Amino acid sequence: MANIRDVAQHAGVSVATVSRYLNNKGYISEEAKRVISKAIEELNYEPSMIARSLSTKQSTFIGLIVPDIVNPFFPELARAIEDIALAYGYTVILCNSDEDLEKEINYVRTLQQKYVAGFIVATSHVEAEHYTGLDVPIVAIDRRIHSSIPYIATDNREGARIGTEHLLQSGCKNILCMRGPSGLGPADDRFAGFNDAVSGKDIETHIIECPFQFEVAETMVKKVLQDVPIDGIFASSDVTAAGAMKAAYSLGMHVPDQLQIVGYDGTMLAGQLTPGLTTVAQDLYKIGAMAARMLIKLIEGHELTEREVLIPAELLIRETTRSET
Amino acid sequence: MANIRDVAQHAGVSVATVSRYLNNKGYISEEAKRVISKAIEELNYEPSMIARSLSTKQSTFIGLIVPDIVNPFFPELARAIEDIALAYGYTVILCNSDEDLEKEINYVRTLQQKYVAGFIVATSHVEAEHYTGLDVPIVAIDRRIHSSIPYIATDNREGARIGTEHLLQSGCKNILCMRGPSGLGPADDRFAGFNDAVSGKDIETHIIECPFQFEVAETMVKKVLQDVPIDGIFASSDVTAAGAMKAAYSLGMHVPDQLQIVGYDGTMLAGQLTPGLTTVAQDLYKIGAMAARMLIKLIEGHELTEREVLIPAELLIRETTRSET
DNA sequence: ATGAAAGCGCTAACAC
DNA sequence: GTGTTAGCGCTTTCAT
Repeated sequence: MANIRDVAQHAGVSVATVSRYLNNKGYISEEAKRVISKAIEELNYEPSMIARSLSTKQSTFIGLIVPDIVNPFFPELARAIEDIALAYGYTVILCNSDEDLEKEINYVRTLQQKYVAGFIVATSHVEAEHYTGLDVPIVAIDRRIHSSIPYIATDNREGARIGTEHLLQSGCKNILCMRGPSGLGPADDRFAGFNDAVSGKDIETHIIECPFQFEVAETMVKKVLQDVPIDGIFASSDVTAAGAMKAAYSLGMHVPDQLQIVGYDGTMLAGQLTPGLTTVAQDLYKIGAMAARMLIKLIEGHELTEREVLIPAELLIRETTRSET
Repeated sequence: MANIRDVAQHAGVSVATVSRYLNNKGYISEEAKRVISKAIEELNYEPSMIARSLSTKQSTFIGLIVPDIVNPFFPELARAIEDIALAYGYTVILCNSDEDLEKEINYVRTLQQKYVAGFIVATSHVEAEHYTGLDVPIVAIDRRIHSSIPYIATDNREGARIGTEHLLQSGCKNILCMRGPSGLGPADDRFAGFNDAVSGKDIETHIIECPFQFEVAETMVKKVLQDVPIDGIFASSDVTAAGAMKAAYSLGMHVPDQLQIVGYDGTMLAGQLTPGLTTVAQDLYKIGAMAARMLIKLIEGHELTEREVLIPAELLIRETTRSET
């Protein structure tokens, strides 16, 4: 493959001129432009990003650290990030941390060696020091890492409030709240939103703490449904809502006639269930896109206008609730 | 950040020795090892992969090109690839092609500039030349690109045959086959498998060609269900099977009592539907892992023992069929 | 067993 | 406006 020197030679100019041409920097005559562009064409020249990176100490790689890309929550985020990155000439490196601190640290180290320009991180370790000390920018999505790190996520508290409110308006009096793991930022926020909605109202509430796993959700809910009269469920995720639906089905409870369910996330799954799951949709794409834009701004040395942004959630009413609007 | 020269100086040796130490190449005294390792420790030195790449013209990046990571089919593949890559010291770059040739070519070019070591490609453009001419290794997954390019996928034909067979054994006599887009390798193979199973048998079959989209599947199936008596559906994907389930539901047809359904893929979705979807599961993780191993072998200059591998599919019997075993 | 030095392909002063 | 040249951090002959 041709290199910059070949191009220079072929065009009868110096490498510096070619470099200027490539980077649109400094003055350069029309004639030179013409002849260089021709040489590039003829030689089928592609500049080496590696060499450029070595020289500039910059790169166009963005490290994306997620717990597990298989979790339906992340692909859309990744997709958005990738789209924006592409538009700005960046390239995204996918890292699955499995919530494992060890792996995460390892990734950060490896990618630093490879000169990543920055990180987008969806994780939540208390060990924030591992990120705060980095010399490349970071932005956190979904979960807050540290006050010094820009953060972008759904307004989970408000989203959960809206979802719960919908259950209330649909006539539920005995509500089961399937809250997510306590200690996990978004899960806590959603639980707070649930409480915002029900507090002071004349309704029975039951709380269970349930990991974001289908089977676990199914068994836990089945048990509750057998023990207590429940006419509405607020699940903290679509996956757990799906588990609840299955539990109801196996108990012969009709959804939404006897039991109404609201999920959270707005993943594809929600729309593909039967009946269609009413859910509080996060604008995952927007979160990802914003995170990518923020990171790129940071990478390119700009200031951020806001270091913390909350994207509103949107209630998607489908068939697991009886909207009485 | 310290560089190799700092380490050399600190250790009182030359950079060449440090380099040898780093790469376990050439002779190096125990004493030197000791002193270098100490210096590395103290300086918190991390070798620059960029510089190394520039020098060796090799890299540890693997480009993964998929149509859309949001399609539930791909995350698991990506996950497996990433796991293996990590184990071998490689790093994966995520690229969404949207089946868009333009974008794909663009990616390949960009990544070449960045010195990717190889590509794993899940796509199917007839324009195979864009790949055959590359100077880095490639392996194709899911869809065949060109006879010269190693290929790894599920044995779709046999998988579809098994799935259809299950419908037959479960007593279906009027089967609807929702085949995928014709011309698409895996879709064609699955259709062939369906035919393998039904040909010569005394049953009615109806064929529709249906893209891998939920809504489209739902409407198409609904129409068919209203027009013709159907007691079994073989869908070419879980997503379309989910659409079929919804269609049945809206028509008040009970699954599996009046209508049995078999999906294909074995994605999470299948297990999270109610009732649980019987499906022909692809071992996506295995495909991804194998692809990654093959690519790395190729990158590292080894020969491949087989250039084409078909992974068997496995029937996952759940609740949308009445197994009469 | 180790060191000196010439690249790898590009950028960025600095000089002309 | 353009060219010269010294790096960027590492690998790798070739001496010693």
